[in-house]
Amino acid sequence: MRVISTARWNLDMSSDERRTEILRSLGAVLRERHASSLTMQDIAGRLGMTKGNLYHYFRNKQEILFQCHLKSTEDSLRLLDEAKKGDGTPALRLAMLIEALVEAVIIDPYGAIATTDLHRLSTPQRRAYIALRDRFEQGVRSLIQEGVRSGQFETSDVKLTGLAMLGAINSVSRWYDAKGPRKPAEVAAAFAHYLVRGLIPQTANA
Amino acid sequence: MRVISTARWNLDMSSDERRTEILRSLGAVLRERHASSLTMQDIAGRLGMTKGNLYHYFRNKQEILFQCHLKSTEDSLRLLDEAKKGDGTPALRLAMLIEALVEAVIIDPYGAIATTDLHRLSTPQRRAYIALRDRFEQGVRSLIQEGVRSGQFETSDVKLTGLAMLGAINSVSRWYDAKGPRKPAEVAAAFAHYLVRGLIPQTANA
DNA sequence: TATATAATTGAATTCGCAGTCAATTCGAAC
DNA sequence: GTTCGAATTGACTGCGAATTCAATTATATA
Repeated sequence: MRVISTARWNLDMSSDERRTEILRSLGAVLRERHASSLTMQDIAGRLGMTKGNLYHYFRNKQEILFQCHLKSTEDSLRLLDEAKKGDGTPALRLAMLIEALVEAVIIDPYGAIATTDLHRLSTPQRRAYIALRDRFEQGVRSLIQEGVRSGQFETSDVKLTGLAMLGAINSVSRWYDAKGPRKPAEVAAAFAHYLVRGLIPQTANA
Repeated sequence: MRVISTARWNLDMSSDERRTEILRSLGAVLRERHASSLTMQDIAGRLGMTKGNLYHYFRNKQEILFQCHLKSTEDSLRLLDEAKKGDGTPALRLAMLIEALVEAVIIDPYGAIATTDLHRLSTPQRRAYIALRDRFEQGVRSLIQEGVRSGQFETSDVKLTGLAMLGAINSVSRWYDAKGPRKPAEVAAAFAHYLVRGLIPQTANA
């Protein structure tokens, strides 16, 4: 019972690389089905393998989702790190981070699962994920804080501003359509511009 | 088999009012479980009734979700209407709209279901919902556009800016915790301030 | 080529949840 | 208090999807 698939199963891969491949493929599936309707069959079918074989690589579905949460957050942390270490004003570095995050959400939307489906994780898994996610969110805030200290940014509440920013970024996965007219970079640039500008103090105007 | 519940089943209600009550209760359930794991049992339990009884009020789960989509979008359209008819600058009216939307998301989070679970609707239902939602999103854009025309706002892309704004607003339902320190109005004000400011042209700065 | 280990399959099993339904209770009108 | 329709129950059915597993095939190594 081989499902029609866009199979592409590189044979020169270690077991670990295959695990990663499986996780990445979730993104592709998520572009079509919604996170909540993701089945093991979907995942397997997309990779040209059978359902049962997935259990050779992961204990169960929960484990797949958990790894997915971890990996996408690690990706985000990596981008955050670059933004922190980079040079340029906080505004420039924040803009770069937002662009990178938006592009990641579009190109590798497997992280989109993280915005839902938290309840499917076990308590320890959830804790582990939340710890990592908090580190990321704290990092974003500290980047904003940096701009506030330098006087380039102004905000009534760093935490809420950060949440608004990340909420906007993650929402892209819900409507972005690769067949639509907009290039990922376009979206990323527009978002970065708008979301950073919200932090810049007004010199004139009402 | 009566589930432990925070039941509160007002007896002086018409059948129609009960239907509405059921829909509203979804919001409460959604604060705990995530949309994708919403079961009929959850909904019934929360209201202190049994699963079977829900089918006295709605044909099936799909119908419940659909009505929920409609209702929350109609709520949003009502708020939009007020903002459009109100007086004051576009910035003021947009800020008021954002505040109202954020408070609605917090107090009545049953609309949160609309951000996921679109795939569960039938095609006609989905079409009907999307038409309504588009009307809402168009309205938000036209409010932004108004500010652009009057020179108070500036943005590279009205549509993308609107999407970012709404993405941020809807995301509140994913983290807001009534037991946390922040009052709904506080969150609403901070979001409105940040999200409107992103539209105001810079007179100085980099 | 022989052997061991990893990868893969497909059929069988289990499980949770949507939806059904016949039976019961409730409440209003007379 | 009798009657009737609406409201409610809880046990039951069916299905789709997760998970298991014994059997098979591929891959590497000696």
